[in-house]
Amino acid sequence: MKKELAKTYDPKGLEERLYKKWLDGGYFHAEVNPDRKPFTIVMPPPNITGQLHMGHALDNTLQDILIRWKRMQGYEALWQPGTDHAAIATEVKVIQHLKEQGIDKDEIGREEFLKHCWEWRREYGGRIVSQLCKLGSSADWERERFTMDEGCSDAVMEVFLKLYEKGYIYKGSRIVNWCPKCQTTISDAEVEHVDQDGFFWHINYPIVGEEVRFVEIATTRPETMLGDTAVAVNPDDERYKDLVGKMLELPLAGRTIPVIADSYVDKEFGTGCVKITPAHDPNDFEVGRRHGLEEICILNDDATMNGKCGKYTGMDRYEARKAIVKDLEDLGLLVKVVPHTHAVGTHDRCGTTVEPMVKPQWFVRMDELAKPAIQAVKNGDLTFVPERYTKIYLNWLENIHDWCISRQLWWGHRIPAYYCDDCGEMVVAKEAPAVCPKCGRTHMHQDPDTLDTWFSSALWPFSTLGWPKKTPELDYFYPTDVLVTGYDIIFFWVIRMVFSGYEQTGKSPFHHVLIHGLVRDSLGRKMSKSLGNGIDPLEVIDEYGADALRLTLVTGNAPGNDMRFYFEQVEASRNFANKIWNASRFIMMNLPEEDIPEMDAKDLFPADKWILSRINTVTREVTENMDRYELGIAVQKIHDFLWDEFCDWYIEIAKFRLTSDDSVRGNVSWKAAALWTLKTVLAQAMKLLHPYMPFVSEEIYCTLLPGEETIMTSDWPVYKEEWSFPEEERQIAAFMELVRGIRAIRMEMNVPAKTKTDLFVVGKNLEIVNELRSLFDSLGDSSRMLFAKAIHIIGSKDEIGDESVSVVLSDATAYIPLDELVDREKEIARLKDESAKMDREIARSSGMLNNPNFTSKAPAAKVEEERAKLEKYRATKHQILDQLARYGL
RNA sequence: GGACGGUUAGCUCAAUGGGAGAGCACUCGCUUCACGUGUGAGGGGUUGCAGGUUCGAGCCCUGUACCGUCCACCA
Repeated sequence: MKKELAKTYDPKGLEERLYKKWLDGGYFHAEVNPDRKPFTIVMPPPNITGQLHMGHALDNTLQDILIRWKRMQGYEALWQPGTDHAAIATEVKVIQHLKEQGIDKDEIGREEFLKHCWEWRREYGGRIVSQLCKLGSSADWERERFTMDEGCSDAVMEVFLKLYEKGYIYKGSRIVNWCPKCQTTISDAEVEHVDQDGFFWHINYPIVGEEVRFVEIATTRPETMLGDTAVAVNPDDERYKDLVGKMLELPLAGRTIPVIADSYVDKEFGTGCVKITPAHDPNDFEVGRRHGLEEICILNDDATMNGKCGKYTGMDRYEARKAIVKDLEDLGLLVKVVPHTHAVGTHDRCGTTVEPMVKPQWFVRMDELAKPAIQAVKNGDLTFVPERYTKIYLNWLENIHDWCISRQLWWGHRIPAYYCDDCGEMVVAKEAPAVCPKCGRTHMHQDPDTLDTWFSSALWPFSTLGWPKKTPELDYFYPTDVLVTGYDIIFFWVIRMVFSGYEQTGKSPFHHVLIHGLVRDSLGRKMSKSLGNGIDPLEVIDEYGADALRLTLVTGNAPGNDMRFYFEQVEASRNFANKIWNASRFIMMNLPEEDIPEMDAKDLFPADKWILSRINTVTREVTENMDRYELGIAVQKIHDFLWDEFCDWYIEIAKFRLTSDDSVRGNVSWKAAALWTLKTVLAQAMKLLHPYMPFVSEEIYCTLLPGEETIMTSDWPVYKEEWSFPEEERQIAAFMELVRGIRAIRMEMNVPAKTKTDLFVVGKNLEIVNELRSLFDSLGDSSRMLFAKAIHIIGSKDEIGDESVSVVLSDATAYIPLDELVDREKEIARLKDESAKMDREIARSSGMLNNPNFTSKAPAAKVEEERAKLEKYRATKHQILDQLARYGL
């Protein structure tokens, strides 16, 4: 039974209905299936605090395109979804939430707080998932996971214990990045260096036992001097050689500190003397450890000065800075203050200036783990698209520091370390030990810290598939194929997944990493909450449809590049959906109730063969582009084919036959051939379009082919040799050239559309005349497109009156009697213009061909091509002159 | 201080070394029976600058300017 599309394209109702149909049909679900090859993508798990933003929309659109495409290609395509507990992000949100109800985190305690977190997750954790559905994401929701569900938590424990036993995880007092606002450590990846205007304070430290000599140091952080335990100079610095080993008076602190020599000091920078504060500067920390210096912590966790700071105790670090500078000035020890811009580490979440502190924390030793991850890209097991991101990946890995994984948060995976209250013994184990293995007493308590949220995400590609259990899924779907993510989280996530994958499974967790850029606003600014320039994808979907949004996000941008978001672009995308909607509706209106018989391509008429040949080529090219992840180029080709070739030309040409009486050539019906071609090409084009615009393509496809359940499981088209018709492509190209030529002339002459003329087409020779006659014959009544009263295909221009307008084609010239077109002078001017243009072309072309270097060195085909062009120019020129002669010129 | 990306039409961006393109915007037409969310015809560019390689350069090489991004322990 023939079906019809709704009169108007309404994405809203359509998309909701189709998504439900897909879910009900179970098309998103993948199973272990030995008969097919697997194709796997793990979805970067969005935070449970998340609201869908343009970054998610882009990221998930790209993944959905790939997964839908591979599914159609016959792979068992698994898109593994899930959400991330997002330790700090969620904890902050829940604290805020509780605060609004007058509840304080610390008052209710850990257990109670975690209950609220889980409650919060139940309440809001699914929100982003439902938003991803609106986008059309065909993820296997039956397999949805959560980083803190039982399986993922088991994986975390397993990895922690394994790495601990191997000595790769250790607890130690090291310098860490401390966020005084969030009250937790953060990893290097979470520190953002921001240039800030500050000062260089030059301070004199008196030398013990010398009245007049000082050591002048320069610092950007004078308040940390209370924690100084040395001053360092470069061992090769002649200026200070005699100072090494001397003691200095540390002003305001009432202590003395030594001068030491360390090559870390740059002779050229500042004064060449550096105050060393091991407890509050990463470099100083290293220097301090090398020289066995004391680490004096002078700050509380909230960045106020602690009890070791005398009169400054209790002051905020910046308050103390002012006070100390003032006091130094009063003592006459402040030499000068020089403005200085420097990069300050800030917490990427809250923007607070990070305080380096020495704290006992848990770390992952990176040196050994990094090795296979580095090797992976060097031997090609792992590739980045675009390739340039390999360098960024490598650069980070080659300079990696140990990863601080403990966080002073409650929401997350708690570190499985237990301490004996009585003897201090530490036990790392899956379960809490009942008794202390050392002293035998029973007062054990668990480490209060939790793990960095990225510790669990690092395991995502295999933990979601069942690891550490040996599941059939893990065996079949792992390693995954492509990871799609933004360049901004290569450090946080991609790297950690890779080294974790190698360490735990011996394999790279994925073969390719497809990197995309940021979606910016129309002014090129990052979308951000504070700027208020964010565009809500859901609102865009609501107004224009998910298909339009998706098309917008992949059109016209290359992998890895940022893009700007324009509503004009969304509108254009929506218009495209509307265009194909109406074209399809037109085709379906013309289809008969009964089925059209299958046809053999070789029995078709030239125009049919042409469009078949074109979609055949487009199919091949699109597939090649997609193989190279050039999704923007691929969709551009589909778009152009559908709009410019199929709608603007083929449908228009096919109309000649649809609207006239049927006729049979050989054993093929005119109309049936057109209808079969329309239907076949449209169906195939919808398949190509489906990964990009799943909803509209599904609706059209299933309406066009009422027997088909869904386009989702249809076969991805492949190139067919028997659909290649170069000869017909050439013929239709000539026809199009003729139509365009006539339109242009009529426009130039201001001929009203109503005015029809005679049209004479003169072939160069008999063979061409016959070919043209047969072509025009096969097209049906093409006079409408040519604005013709009658079309005469003839062998000689003698039959035409002298005064006429011509359109010159490769093998023929078309003439329109001038008297029907009004303006003689205008036509002469036009011919002269054309003639001059030909002269230029002939000069250019013959210039090239007269260059012996060109003819001898350029490829033969190129030279031949140029010769053919020149020949055509000359013929055209000749005909123009001929025409001018008819006007007596 | 390193590394990377960009510089092409008014705007946003494309273009395996072989006559510079698209979308939007602009100009001038069209109530053509699928679509005005449409359709036809146009205008508009010394491809940042300077060299080089090549028969031939937007594309390759060198240098340079500007914009942007990432990394980095010059206190």
